[in-house]
Amino acid sequence: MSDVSDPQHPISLPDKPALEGLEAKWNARWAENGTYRFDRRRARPEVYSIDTPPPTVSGSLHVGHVFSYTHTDIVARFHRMRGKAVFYPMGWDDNGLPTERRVQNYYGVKCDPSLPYDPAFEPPQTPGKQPVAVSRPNFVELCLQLTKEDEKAFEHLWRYLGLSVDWSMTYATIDRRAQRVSQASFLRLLKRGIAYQLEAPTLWDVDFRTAVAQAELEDREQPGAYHRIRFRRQGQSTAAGTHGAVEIETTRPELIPACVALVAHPDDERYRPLFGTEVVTPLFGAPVPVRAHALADPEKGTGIAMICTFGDLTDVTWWRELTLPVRAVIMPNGTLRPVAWGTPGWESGDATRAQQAYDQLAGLSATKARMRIVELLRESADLVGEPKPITHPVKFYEKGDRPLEIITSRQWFIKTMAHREELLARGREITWHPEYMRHRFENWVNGLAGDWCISRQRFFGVPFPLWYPVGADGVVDYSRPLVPDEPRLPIDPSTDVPDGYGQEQRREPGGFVGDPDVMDTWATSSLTPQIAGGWLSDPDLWERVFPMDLRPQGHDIIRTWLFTTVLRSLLEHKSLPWFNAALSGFVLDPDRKKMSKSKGNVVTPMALLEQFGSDGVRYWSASVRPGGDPAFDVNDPGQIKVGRRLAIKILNAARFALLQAEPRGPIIEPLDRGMLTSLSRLVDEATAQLEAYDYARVLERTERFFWSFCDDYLELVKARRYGDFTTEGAASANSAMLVALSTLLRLFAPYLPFVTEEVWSWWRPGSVHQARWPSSVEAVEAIGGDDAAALTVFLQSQAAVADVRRLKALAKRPAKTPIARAVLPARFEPLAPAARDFQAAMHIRELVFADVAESELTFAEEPVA
RNA sequence: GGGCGCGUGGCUCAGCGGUAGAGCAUCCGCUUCACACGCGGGGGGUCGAUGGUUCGAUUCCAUCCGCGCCCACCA
Repeated sequence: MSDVSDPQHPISLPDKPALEGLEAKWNARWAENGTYRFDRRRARPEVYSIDTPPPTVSGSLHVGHVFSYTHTDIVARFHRMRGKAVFYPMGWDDNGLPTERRVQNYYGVKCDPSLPYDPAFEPPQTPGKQPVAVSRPNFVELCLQLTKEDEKAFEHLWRYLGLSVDWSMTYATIDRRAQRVSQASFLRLLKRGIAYQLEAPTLWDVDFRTAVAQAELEDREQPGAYHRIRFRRQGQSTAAGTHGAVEIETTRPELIPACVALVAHPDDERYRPLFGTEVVTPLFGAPVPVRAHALADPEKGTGIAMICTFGDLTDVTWWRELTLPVRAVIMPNGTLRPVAWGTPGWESGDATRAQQAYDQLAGLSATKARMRIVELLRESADLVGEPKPITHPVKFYEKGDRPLEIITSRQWFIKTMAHREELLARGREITWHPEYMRHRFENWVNGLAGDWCISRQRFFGVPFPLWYPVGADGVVDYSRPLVPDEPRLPIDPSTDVPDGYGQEQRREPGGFVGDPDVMDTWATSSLTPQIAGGWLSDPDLWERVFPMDLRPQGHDIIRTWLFTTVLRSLLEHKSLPWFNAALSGFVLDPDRKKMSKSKGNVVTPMALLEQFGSDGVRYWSASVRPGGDPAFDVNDPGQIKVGRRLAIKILNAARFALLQAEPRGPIIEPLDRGMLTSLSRLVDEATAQLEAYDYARVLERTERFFWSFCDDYLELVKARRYGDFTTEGAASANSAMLVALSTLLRLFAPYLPFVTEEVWSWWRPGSVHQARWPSSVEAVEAIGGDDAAALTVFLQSQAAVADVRRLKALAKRPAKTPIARAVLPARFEPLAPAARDFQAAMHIRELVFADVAESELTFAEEPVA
């Protein structure tokens, strides 16, 4: 084994090995030596490529990051040791709303896109109460400035944790490369008619004043109330009493002015006579038809609902399928817009009264308008009974604070509905880890309600690379966008000028305007394989890494990141983006609640790493099975401490093995051969399981072997290796120990990169992380074949050791108490070839196997000779 | 309402057809020449409930209960 006896590399051991300082020491060395550099000369079959999740840099770091990124790193390190060139870049997700919000608070500014760029702008020293308005380019500069700082902190953490990333390949979702990819892909989709714009009702956040996508919704339980409202039949006056009136129930009475119809189920006998007739809205006297639609649920409320433009997504469906008019009242900022009743579209039987009522609502937020209109309805006796308080789920933008509204606006979409079947088929081609996560993906695809809205009315994002011509009449013609040539990308239409125009023609009749919007952050993040892999910019690299091998990510973003990446790759390349998707869970607090800043239960990882060592923290991460959601208690970081102890044990066991590593020679002793046979079987198992991404099991098995290696095997061979018997026996023990140590270090290397590298450096050249992954062939070579007989010797020795220790402890004898005579049951007899080691380790003078049920020990009173 | 996962000793979890496992915690013992950041040992579980398949079930199937997550056109 040239592997374990390299005369060129002398053993050098520290007197008192310790974990402290290993992170700094080895990170510096790895950076210097380019240990994790991607070898881009290797062809695709020899490459293992990873589509790293770019963390949101404006968010705070917590143990969940450390947890899931460790899993990916273990896989990366395994494949690197298997001989692959590992493509493992890091990305930063810095565009988007979270960064905008952080910049606003950090610098005390707000973006006003109407302002011109001020090259001399400096943010206030300390943020004032009133935010300073800045131009969009200035705002973007501040975003870039702050994310640079955040990215430094992230990189420091990742390095400290020991991620084997090639830092020369880092990208950011706002950098030029990402913008170019994102814009080019969009333009190609536009050309093919897959990206399109539409004036349509869209989910809208009134605080951020932007459209949001279905994937960004979440339901939150909110207090509300059912209001029973009376609609009179057409032709009846207010004074005509209640006969023939229709009662509906609504949680949003403030939308009565936006009501365009009532709807009931076609088979509902109660309302059947009304279909085709008209009723009038209370307060506003607007005539609205009563219609039939299968979505109306006779069980809900009174069985008949009012359709408003727009109260919820069902309204949109009804509005579209029943071809109803629009009567929108909610403005982008969430308040009710001014309306002139009696004008076209706002017909009323009593325009004066309608105006009087409406004027009390105009300008109010939806919530305030609701309170006011309830009073008005009560006064006009159109409210039946009192509102009944309820709690019901309301749709929110996941980052928003107020319920979403639905607002009609011009937005860009990417077609998804047309590709549902193919997406499902592609999803089945991906290997999911764990397998059951595929259901989440299919669930989502099956539940898609509409095409993907990708435009956002925000500032820090990738702009749409489009301008629109302005007609001689000053009207913008959105139907004929001006498109830049691909080589010009990336462009910012707010500063760049379309070909054939001059800057002075901006916003002028006969000139142009830039598209003011930016793309949804997922519209760029869905292209991370293309961005990282050099699509468009580095075809040579692209050939070597795409489709990628692995997408690791959290299961909470299957519907966003995973789904959109599959979609974009399908649309762009008719290909899967990667072959494997590994979904890691997230860390829960001790009460099994998801960690989040708002709950205040976030644990920051740096202190943990410093206190217990990166290897200890990585051990905890790796011990959770794929997809699992571990609970973590900072006050009782059990598994981290266990990991730290394991790392320390590795230091000490290695020191023991190397302390007196001579003489060396053929591995002839059955005990040694049995131990190595056992180890070689572990290696086969570990390799297969890591190929299947089952890192947790491999760690558990390796660790179990290692502890018994230390506690049983090393104890058993101690006397022999110190030369108490023959030179050949000592040589056999030493050589076996070194083979085992070399193998174990490499098995542990993906999990505990620092301690294994440290120990490797005591006696082996190069980095353990570039060493080849152990194979059973190695161990088998060292002993000339799988030795099943020796394995039995080894296993029976271990069992007998446990038995004798138990009896000695029960007899309350100190461990060193000699045993004059030990009678062991015959089942232990197979250990006989190792009897000398066994007797020495257990201090047994006379060993007998007999037909007894239990071992019998006779203790000697005098100490061992 | 649909889907998925999980329910194993005080805690965190592994096992998944053949007499219950680990670590932590707890208790007892040991200054054993690699390690007291250590070593050895003990106690502690009718494996959520009920049926079924089987010679045999914690392990397979069905139903139910509890917890969690994802999804859904909840007026």
